[in-house]
Amino acid sequence: MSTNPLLKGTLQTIILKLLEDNAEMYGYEITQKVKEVTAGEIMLTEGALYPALHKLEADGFLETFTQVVDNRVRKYYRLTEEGGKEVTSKLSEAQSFIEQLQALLNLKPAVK
Amino acid sequence: MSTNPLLKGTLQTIILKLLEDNAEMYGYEITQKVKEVTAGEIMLTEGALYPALHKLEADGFLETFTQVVDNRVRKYYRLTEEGGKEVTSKLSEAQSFIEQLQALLNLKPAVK
DNA sequence: TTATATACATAATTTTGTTATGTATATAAA
DNA sequence: TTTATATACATAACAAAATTATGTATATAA
Repeated sequence: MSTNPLLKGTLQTIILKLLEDNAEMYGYEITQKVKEVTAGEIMLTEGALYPALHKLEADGFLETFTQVVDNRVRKYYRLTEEGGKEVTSKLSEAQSFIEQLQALLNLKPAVK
Repeated sequence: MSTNPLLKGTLQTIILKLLEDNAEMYGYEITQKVKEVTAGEIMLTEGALYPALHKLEADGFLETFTQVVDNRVRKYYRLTEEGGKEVTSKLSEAQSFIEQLQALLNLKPAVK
């Protein structure tokens, strides 16, 4: 898997938002969902995803349970109550940042 | 100055775009312009800005000249020809990433 | 004389990725 | 049958790119 350097700082927000829309997801499922929704333009690396999930869990925003399917273990994540609040907060942060960024990148030449 | 973690990965693009719209800018001027355009929501730290400018120069995208105003040195930056191409490239990358990110963050619950 | 603004720079540290590696099972292809 | 690919997790080594802290220096307003 390869990634976009622009991803930095948005991975947690993406994970939290996916778990708001889908009550329970496991890691691999998240990579596939992101790949699907972005038509393959954003590909999560495992080296970024799993530590991010672990951190969100350690911070109390996610809780987990495991399930065995076809002899393979899946570790499911869901939002905690704290996590639910965090999504809202991170989302508004991200939306605001995107707006400011677009304002900057569409800048018209300044009038002297 | 304080910053947004979401800034990561977009600083070079912001700098290049500002220098496309304004032929010549110096570092401090860039911080003020970003602050102005984003109503204070994006504040560049010097520790991020100056190394980024130096790197863009080292990469051949920017060239510099200095000027003394009120006994203070200003180091002006302008795009090189290479830099001009880089803006276009970075901008389309950024716009595409923003679109994918919005697709992810506005996701409707998946139909099972 | 003190704080704030202007103007640059860099070192130490932290965050957050990439890349590489490892384990393990299921399944399709050669 | 062995090889490649997909599924599914994890972590270590490394790199990029920020933050935070510090330093130098001048101008100006309080």
